[in-house]
Amino acid sequence: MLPMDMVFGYKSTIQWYAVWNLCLPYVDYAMHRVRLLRHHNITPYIVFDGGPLPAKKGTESERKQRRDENLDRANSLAAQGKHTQAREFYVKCIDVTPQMAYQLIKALRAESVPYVVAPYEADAQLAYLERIGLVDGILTEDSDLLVFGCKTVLLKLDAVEAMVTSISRVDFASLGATTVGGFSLLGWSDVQFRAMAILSGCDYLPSISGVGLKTAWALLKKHRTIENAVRALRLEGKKDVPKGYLEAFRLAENVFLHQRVYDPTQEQLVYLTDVPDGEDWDEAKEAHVGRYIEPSLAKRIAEGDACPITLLPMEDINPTFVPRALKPIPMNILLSSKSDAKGKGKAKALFSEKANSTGILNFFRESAKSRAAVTAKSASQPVPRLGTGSSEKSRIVAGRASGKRTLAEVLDHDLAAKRKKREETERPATPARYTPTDTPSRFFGVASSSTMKLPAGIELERTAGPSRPRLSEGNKENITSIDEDEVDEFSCEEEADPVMQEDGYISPSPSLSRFDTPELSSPLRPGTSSSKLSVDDMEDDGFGADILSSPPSIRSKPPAFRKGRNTRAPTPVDQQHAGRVLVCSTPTKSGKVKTDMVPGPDLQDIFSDWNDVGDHFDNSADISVASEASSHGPNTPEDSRILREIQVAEALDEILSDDEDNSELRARQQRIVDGWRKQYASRPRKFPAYGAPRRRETTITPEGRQRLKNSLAPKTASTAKHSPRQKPPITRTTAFVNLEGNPGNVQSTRHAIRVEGILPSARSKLEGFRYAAA
DNA sequence: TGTAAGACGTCCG
DNA sequence: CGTCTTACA
Repeated sequence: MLPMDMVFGYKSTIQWYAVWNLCLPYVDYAMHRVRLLRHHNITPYIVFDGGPLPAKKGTESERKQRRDENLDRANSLAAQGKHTQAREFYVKCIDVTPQMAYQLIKALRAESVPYVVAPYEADAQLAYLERIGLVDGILTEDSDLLVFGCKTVLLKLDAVEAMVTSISRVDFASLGATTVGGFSLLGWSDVQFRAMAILSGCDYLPSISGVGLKTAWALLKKHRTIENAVRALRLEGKKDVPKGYLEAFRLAENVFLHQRVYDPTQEQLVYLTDVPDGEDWDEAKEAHVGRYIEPSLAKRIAEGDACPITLLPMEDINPTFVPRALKPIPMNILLSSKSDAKGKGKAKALFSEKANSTGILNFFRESAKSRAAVTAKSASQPVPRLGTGSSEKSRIVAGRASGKRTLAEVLDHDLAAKRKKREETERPATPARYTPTDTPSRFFGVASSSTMKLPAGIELERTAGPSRPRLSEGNKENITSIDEDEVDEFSCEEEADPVMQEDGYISPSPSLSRFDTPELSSPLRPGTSSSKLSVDDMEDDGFGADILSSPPSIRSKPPAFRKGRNTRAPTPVDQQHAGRVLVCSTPTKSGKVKTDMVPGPDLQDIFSDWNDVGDHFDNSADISVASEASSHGPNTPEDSRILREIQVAEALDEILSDDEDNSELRARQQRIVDGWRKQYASRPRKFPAYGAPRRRETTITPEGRQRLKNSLAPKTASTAKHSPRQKPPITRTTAFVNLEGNPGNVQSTRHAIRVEGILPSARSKLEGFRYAAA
């Protein structure tokens, strides 16, 4: 159904969610999305943040300080018995460690999901992966990716509204051409674009006071180069340009350009973009882009076997958590009325049995009941939202096996364990002292200790590192996620096997019993099966800095390995129920929705569209402006690097099954959706200032423009019935460049994509997209 | 008009 | 972290 495998880079940002859910559920959370993506034959390529980058030191020490403060406040509040208030500050001081991320890595391995731990920043790593063609695009919540030169960036996969905002450089020109408000990037080189981003403030360089995105944009537009812009600023004298700003700017620029990343094909560190031969390269620059790490260690870091911060062997803080490779059971069961589970393991068998006996559609209802029952025992209210709960009843049940505890208590305990662990492992000679929040993790974008120096090679500045996990505490994570009721209900014989979550949710990544050998697979190693891919293959136009415009020549022919062991073959059930994603209508400027919509390309084609349009948009009337900009634009080297365009934003529409049998469920889901809409989407919708978004109706392939092949695609009965009942797609303005919290002014649109032909239960899967571990 | 700073929500299948 | 609001220049 969806024959092509797509690989999307996915920056793992568990962030607070890991804390919120405590411990291992965050693994399930992430795997949930992974499974969902894979269900749509999109292979997520998870990218983790790695070690600290000196360039971010300012930002990170700031964050660390905030965390310290929050910990202090939390402790003092807790000491006063004000646990509710203390909780809020505990949350703010929690750090996600590489060791926690490693738990997710274990799950990824078990399901053969490609991943890589960036030596330094995931952003740069993602950009590199896309650049060399290991991924086709990037799903992220971060917008810095564009500055790194990513071509296809998907933001805000919003499953609740079933929307996704896509920003790709393919859209730049068309956006610029039509933008009202004078915010056009038409004709901009990526050098300028990057300069604008840095000038307006980024992680590596704070902005000149009083200079935001708009000013930066205006300056760059007028003066073209950063030197000119800064000179003009200084001349004007209204803004205080710090001394040495230009030098600092160059360093920051280097981080975007030449940051060290890991090349999975070469199994070594490389520069995101090669440093030009002529450029003098001193120690300061070297430190800024991240130091070289010898290949064997770099590989171990990339694969999760070594901590990217300490460079020591990765500590498994929870050895009993052993994710098992699963066929996509929950998905399949939910999608079909008969189980497709033919794997091994009791949990699975039980699951299937249950699914068969009570019906798939009842499963969630049953779970919901269980959950309600469990919750009711300890709290008379629904689980409160974190950080806002002030009621004394605002308790979060952490689990029953170890007694119900509040979040604050668990966090407290967790912190204590962390502290203890750190003290254990800290060598007396180590100069730095570590507080519990001093964990210099840069995973998931969390700050690291400012006292840490970046180790060069294997030389370690510090030795704080993994310690032997203590079983009692190591197990806690699992224990807290066990619910005995659920275990009983499902007749799980292995009580220690935490298949069930507290809410009755069956973990997609159930732990194994100790005697069950997990199937562990290595992370993706493309080099072994793909033809040689090296940086040498990439375009070098002498302006290596301009990664934005490197042609997707490699990408258009994805390496063969992607079809291999890293991508599971679609099961019959998958194929039967594979989501058909269709482009829905385009809102007009007046907010009306065309009703004569034609089904657009399915997800696959949209994605391939995104991939290829950059080189073939000349055939598309929609982006003829872009075409012009690119093919007939100025001929200076810089201008030839025009950010050609941004891909038209796409979005998912509601997934509504028309299955007669599911009308009740559908209605229920509709109510849920409406509720969400009311709660989260009630703001007035603004349409993009630059006019009615255009809808791409064609699939553009390397061969050129295609017919609307998907509109002619065979329709299932349910698909055919769909068209009349589409919801108006929601369009809203969306920040595009968002550097350091400055709301971007560039707008993008959201188009609607309908996902048809899958059961409503699958829709809930889609909802997991929103905060995808990206 | 734009920037800076602060509050708030994210998740809850 | 992103978004939104508000105050301030």
